Amino acid sequence: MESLTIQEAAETTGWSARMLRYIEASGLVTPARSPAGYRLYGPAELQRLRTLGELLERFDLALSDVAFAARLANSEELREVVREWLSEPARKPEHVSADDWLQFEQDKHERLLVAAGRRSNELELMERR
Amino acid sequence: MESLTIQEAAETTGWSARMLRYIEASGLVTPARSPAGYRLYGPAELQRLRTLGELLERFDLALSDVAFAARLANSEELREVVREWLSEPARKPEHVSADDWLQFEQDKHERLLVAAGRRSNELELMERR
DNA sequence: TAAACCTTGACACCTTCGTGGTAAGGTTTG
DNA sequence: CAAACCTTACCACGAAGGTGTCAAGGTTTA
Repeated sequence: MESLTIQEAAETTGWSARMLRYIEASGLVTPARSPAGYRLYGPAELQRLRTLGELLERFDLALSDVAFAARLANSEELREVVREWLSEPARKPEHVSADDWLQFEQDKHERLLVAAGRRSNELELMERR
Repeated sequence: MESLTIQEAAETTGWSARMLRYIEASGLVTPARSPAGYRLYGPAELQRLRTLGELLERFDLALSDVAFAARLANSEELREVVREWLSEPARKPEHVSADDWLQFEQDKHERLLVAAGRRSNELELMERR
């Protein structure tokens, strides 16, 4: 009784077995496997599955949103580039011309993006944990 | 020449005018408006539009991903709940039983979600700055 | 060994995202 | 005033996300 099979997990979490496989494919909840390859859902996975549903409903999120959040959490680089993009264009400092400032902002973005590109193939499917 | 009209902005950023409206509807780049309601793209908006394309391509992101990131950035509450969900189930402390610990974890999640629910209608469309 | 599970893979379907187009009408400008 | 913009509001359509179901085959258990 340490861990549940996929059908049992489906019953106690409210997700369908199909969706449990889909959620796993999305990288959000990855159960252990028995020697024969059967999925084994432990208390931690069951807990995450239950709260996942509430999370999506309360905030009207998609699974892909949470998957993206996981990607953000796992990649300092992605986090940094996105944060950089989101930051409102900094107020133009007084001592530089508008053109220089714009050029600076552009360079800053490009440095980040270029650095990101060099490593982007390493991203791949993130392994949870 | 302080700001560009939508068509001019489209030409210099590579996005179509249609997409500029879509991006605005997504809450990602919101240009100012002329008295008659015409969109006016300034240097800051143009810059964001240009780098947005690179960001999406380099990291294979969707616009909805960035929109979600903006939501995260604007809501301490959402950020906290998602972070909480993503955190691997904390190691069970030695001095409590497994059942108690599980109950604690569950309560913790539910407190956050309930608190979130009470305020979820205020979220609405976020206004960028 | 037969029932009742499990696995992966594929087909099907609906919804949402992303994108273009077009229509009806207001604004700017030569 | 007419050309060339702009606005919002639609219709359309392919791609991707989300979900059910079924098939072919392996595992567990009574």
